[in-house]
Amino acid sequence: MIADLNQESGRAGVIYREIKRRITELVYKPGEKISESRIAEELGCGRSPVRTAFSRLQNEGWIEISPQSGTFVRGLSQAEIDEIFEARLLLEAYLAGRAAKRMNELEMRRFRRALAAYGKRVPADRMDEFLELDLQFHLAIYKAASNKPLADVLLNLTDKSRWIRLMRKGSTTRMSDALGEIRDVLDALEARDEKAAAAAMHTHIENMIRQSNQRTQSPPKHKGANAKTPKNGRVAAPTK
Amino acid sequence: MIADLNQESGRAGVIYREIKRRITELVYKPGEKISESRIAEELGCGRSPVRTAFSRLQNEGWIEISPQSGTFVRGLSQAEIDEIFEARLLLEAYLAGRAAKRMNELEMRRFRRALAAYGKRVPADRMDEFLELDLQFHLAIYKAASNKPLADVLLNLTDKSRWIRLMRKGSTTRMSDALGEIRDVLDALEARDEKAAAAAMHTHIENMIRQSNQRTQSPPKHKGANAKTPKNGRVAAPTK
DNA sequence: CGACCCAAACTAGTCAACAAGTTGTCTAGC
DNA sequence: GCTAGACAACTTGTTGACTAGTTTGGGTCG
Repeated sequence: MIADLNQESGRAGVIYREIKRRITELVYKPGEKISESRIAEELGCGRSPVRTAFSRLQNEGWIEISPQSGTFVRGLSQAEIDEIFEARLLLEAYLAGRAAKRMNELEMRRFRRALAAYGKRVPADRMDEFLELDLQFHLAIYKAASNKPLADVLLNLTDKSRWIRLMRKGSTTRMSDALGEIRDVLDALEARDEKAAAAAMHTHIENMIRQSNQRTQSPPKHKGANAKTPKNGRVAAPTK
Repeated sequence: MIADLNQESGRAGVIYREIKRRITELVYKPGEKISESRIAEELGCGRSPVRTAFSRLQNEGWIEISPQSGTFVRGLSQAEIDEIFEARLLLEAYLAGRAAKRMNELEMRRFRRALAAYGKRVPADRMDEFLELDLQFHLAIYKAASNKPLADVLLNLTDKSRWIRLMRKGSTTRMSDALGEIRDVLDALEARDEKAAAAAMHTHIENMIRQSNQRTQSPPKHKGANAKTPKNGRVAAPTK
């Protein structure tokens, strides 16, 4: 029920996903003008389904519709990107904590097994595969935390994050660090340790943000599952 | 820019606000079937603007559209209500903390003055007026915190909260308590005390939830601006 | 009397044509 | 050469007709 929003059936749903795919994969670039009629013709349908899809894409902040003028792919200012990351930091950590009390054993074992398939590092040829696993892990946490309003906004924010990563052509060299961080989160989940799960996830997102902002000069932090309790505020203090 | 979503111009925007008003004021009751064509006829327009409005209302969780069958006003299960309140608890407290560092002096003075107009208690004949002030105060905090993704979801959640209050015909006897709590929040904002603001808002929302759940047998808690630092988790421990 | 079936009414989805507005270009005039 | 104005192309907004599917109520058969 949580992630069903994307599964909207019908022609309009298909078109929504296709346009969103083209935006997130930079087929349509930020600032580019896209037209209802052109896309309708391209996809072989009338303007109505395209309009429906546009309306939803606008609600979700992917495009901007200027009446009688045109529809444009939105770009994100640095301030907006900061807001997205700040929101993820808060929500991911919170939901991870909630999930610690609720995720079922079977699912946790599934991720434990999937993570075991990687050694200490993520091979270069399996990075896309790992990114997909990472995404699935986050989605599983949203589902387990069972808070639809928060999960919905996070689904949008993860899509935006992926978009940002692609736009910045971010290097994927951080994968192996992320692998360890995810294992920390899973450790905490398995231990049913709410605070540790939130703290580990906070660290994971924080490092993701740091890499996205390309401040690679400062090495990523790493905390074990026994890390300090998370501050409610911004940035967890370094462990030592 | 933040609250502009409701100001969408054009016929579709007007219709959106009208239908939403009818839902939140219980003209259309949960479970009731509403039809595009009937509303279009009623409001003297074609089905398209109504469709646009419906689409958005569905995205925001007010209605449910069943293809080729009908459109129904959504009801909220107790689980969904709990999720909404949980989300508000997290987000309101967080944004209040952020606002403590950012809200401008002028706005704070404006609310200080407006609150001073009330004494120790809210007169029975000014309850609606006070509810509006309370709403404006929350909106000002969202704006000051300047995080659009979080503010957007909170705007929806406050609407839902008001809806819930109306559906439960909740008594408004708590107004005077709320008055004190809001003053605590404002105190913390003026002191630029992030943690105190978050804690005071947390208490405010928590008491609002308690009243909405009609567990009126346990007296509402009250903490001053010097309250303990907020836990990241669920419910702040009683002061003593 | 009850269960089943079928048809009529109603629903949202789609489409093509039209309306209203904006934008960019091209030309006439200075 | 440059500016002002009109025009043409293109945009989304709106409309009503049509489609495909569901629901519902009445009628018939067992």
